[in-house]
Amino acid sequence: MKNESSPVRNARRATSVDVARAARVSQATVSRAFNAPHRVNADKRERVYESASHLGYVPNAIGRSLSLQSSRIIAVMVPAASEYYQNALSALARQVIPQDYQLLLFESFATEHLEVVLTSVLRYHVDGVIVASSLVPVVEVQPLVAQGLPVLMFNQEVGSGEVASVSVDNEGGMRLLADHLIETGHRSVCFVGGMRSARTDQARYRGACERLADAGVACRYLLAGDYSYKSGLAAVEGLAATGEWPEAVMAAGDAVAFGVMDGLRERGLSIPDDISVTGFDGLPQAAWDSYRLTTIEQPMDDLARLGVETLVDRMENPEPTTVGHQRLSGRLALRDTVAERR
Amino acid sequence: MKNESSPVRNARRATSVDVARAARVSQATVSRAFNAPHRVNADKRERVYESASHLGYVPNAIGRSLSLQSSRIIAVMVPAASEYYQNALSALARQVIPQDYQLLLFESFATEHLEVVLTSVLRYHVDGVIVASSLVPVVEVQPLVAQGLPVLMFNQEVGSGEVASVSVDNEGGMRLLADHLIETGHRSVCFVGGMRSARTDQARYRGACERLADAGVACRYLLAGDYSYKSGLAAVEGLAATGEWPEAVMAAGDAVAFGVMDGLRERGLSIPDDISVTGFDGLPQAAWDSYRLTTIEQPMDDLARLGVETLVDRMENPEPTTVGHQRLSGRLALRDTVAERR
DNA sequence: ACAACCTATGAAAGCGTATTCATAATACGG
DNA sequence: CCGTATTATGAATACGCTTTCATAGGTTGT
Repeated sequence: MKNESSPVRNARRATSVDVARAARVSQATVSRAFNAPHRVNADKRERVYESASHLGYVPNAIGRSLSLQSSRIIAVMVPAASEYYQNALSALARQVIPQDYQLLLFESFATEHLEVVLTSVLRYHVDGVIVASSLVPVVEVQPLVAQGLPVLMFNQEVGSGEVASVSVDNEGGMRLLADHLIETGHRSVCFVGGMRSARTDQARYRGACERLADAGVACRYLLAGDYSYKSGLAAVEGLAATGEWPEAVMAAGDAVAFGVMDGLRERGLSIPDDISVTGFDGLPQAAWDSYRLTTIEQPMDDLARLGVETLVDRMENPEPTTVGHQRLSGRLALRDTVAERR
Repeated sequence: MKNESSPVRNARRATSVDVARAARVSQATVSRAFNAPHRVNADKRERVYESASHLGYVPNAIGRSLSLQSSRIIAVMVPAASEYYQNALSALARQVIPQDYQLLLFESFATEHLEVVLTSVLRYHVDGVIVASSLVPVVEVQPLVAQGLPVLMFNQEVGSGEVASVSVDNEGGMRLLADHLIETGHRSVCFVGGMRSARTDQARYRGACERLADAGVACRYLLAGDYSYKSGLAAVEGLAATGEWPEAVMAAGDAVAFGVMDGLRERGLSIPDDISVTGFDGLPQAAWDSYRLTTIEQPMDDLARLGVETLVDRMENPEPTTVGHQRLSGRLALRDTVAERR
């Protein structure tokens, strides 16, 4: 019983023509047997299936793509190293399965190579493209749009137009956090941003400032440099250099917040007793007991689902239904890094 | 100046035939101009390039694949949620670029669907497959091997045969950690495993046991359930239930170790003063100040490079040079979670 | 000056599939 | 029982590309 139904080893992969010959039907019938079974007689259909499984035949998606002028592949451009985007990628991958598409991966880590990457995307004749990054400006992807490729910007707002986009409500989320800090009586805040060029950064800062200003709470801006733990850690230096600690630090992202927390603790400060800290994103680690970070949780699965659905809609319909940017609210996760100041 | 070199919008993508017509040469010459420039006269070549860029022509990889019988695509199967495999995926993606291959993503999160996933892989006629998982047994990928597809198991040892594999030296790494615990005078250890079915788990436990037994150190085995933070946290319950704490906990993976650390701290125990903890993998968080975990760092980039090179070698050469399993040593990262017991 | 060789190029075939078009066979209505 | 509508099927074609094969033109050697 050790002999599985394994077909001849190393032989050329079986094609529909091989199956046709074995089943004594035409190649067209084989194709129909797989794509429109009801359009072929039961007996022949069975013969086809039998020959197919005997030969280990699996339809060739490449031939299919060429013929159909559609590859059922979606290109996804993500920065390599970011925790957030790794999670996003996972979520996207899961959402794409039920729609019967596959993801072709492109690293967009170096913006300098972007041109090369875009050409590569074009080469593979994907049906659509997901750009998961808040650093790639929308004009950069014009070459794709110009070729009639549906594009989705994930985690970046686009001011309408031909490019679809989904993101969490950055401004609104930050407002929630700011309100919380105000309610708990904080009188001075430092916002630690990631990168100035990131669109999300601007929106988050805006959201924070707006509410804090209304409440008459001082809000400084400190640039960490990027969205990493390391930057957060280093930002504490900058914070210390100013001579006086704020009552709360609002980090532009969870990873930065973790760094800030560890940096503050290293200097003997207690969180939240001495300083409150908030994050943004809702990374898994935010729920870990060492941090228990109060933050905004991005509805990653919903974002991914909405994004994929929007993109697929644009791919399959000449006149897509959804337009403009789609924004989902984040959830305020109240944990243990914000104290009452009375 | 707002008019970029954008070709006609929404029109059918230009093909080599279009370029040929525009440049007044044959389609074959266009193909040669791109793939073997020296085989076509300078003047015509220039004409081709000019027409191509004017029409926004990018060679169609699908047509190319069909003709060449090679897609220059590598399928990679990864479990969605694991931090470790997300990092592995990043590393693989980076290593694949210089070889001019692309990664097609397949989620192997549910082993039940494996059959479906494999068929899907087969369908796309990829040139090779990377299975990044220690849970997928090698016999499961036989269908791929049977079709003559080069397969690489990433992070799993395969007992030679047609399937290539690379992994860190699990047993050796764990021996390093065990030796370190012995040298620092620990007299009782509890190994917290992830999943019994994971091949890596067995090797790691073996490595630990072996050395500890030689040194006469007691070593218990406790099963966490999987390789997550949550499992580590929960494992502390099991640990507590036994009535007495071991002097050291060796976790089968960093994520588990983080959970264990947080669980122990929650019970008022101090690390490493009361209990030492070790991990395995070298996740980024292991270097974070809240953990500073003594662990084995997997040489992720080297593993990815070696893996990709091995796979590419098998894809491009009928008689591949490398055989059997390839094992790389991990680096012992000594941090602050192991104390001297004197 | 002529044979022997290169080089550049185009025509055509082939890669695996889906689909149109034509045809044969069957069912149906009166 | 005949004409029409319907269904099942195969032959042929298109998808975009690479590559072989044939050929025309040019170069070299004697």
